[in-house]
Amino acid sequence: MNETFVTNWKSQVKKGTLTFIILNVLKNNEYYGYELIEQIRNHTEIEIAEGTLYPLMNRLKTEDLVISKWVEQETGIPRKYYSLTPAGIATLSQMNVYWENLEKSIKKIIK
Amino acid sequence: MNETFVTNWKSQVKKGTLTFIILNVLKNNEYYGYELIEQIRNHTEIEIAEGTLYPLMNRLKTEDLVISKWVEQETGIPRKYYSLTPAGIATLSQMNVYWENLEKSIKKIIK
DNA sequence: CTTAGATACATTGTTATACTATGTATTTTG
DNA sequence: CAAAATACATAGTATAACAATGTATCTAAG
Repeated sequence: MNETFVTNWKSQVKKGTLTFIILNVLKNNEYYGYELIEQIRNHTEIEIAEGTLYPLMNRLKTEDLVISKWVEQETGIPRKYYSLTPAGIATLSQMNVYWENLEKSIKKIIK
Repeated sequence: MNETFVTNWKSQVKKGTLTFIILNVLKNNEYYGYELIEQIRNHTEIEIAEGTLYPLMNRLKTEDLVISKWVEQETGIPRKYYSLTPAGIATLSQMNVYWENLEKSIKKIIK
């Protein structure tokens, strides 16, 4: 069948939802990049490529929605921890409203 | 605040969801392009630009997910009606599975 | 009766973003 | 000791929404 179409579609759905998911995950806790990928992989079946995450986090920093800090480890590579800024929290709440609306709309259409 | 960021994000969320919405709407009925835009605007608060819809419908035709037929009107401009092909129906059901999963995952993360 | 707005199709160019591929460096495990 | 996992990062490509623009018909307001 049209395998590529569905694969491609999934990738397109991620555009936008990823940002939303990341911000929501950071709402409750600080995480470092690699950990975010793992968290989301384990909790949601969504696989994020590293080449997707790091540029995304940099965009969010440029937009002042998140800040990052380096944390040295006793052993291993230092980790860059991300957390939401007040602007990030405000933006997220706007996104939540839109998402809830969208989700309801789609639910209506699907049945 | 960061007005553009949220606006931009909404546009990105549409990538993928739009295709999904259109196919779902066509599941039950035939519609012509302009009518699709109206239907979705009225039922969902999602605004689709014409410059978005017509190329999208052509993509779906190229992928053999929908077919179209011209219908002459007694008065006014002829309308191009779209309907799902068997491949379209099959693809849609795959998409529905993914969406349900995604929606559940996001719901889990949001709370 | 003329003009603005709605209806109905379509294309071109721009922009944003996920992904592949690739690279560096460290630590753990078989 | 080598391979896999951990942890960061960037360059280039492909895709799709949108703005702008264009054509043509019909309706309603002034």
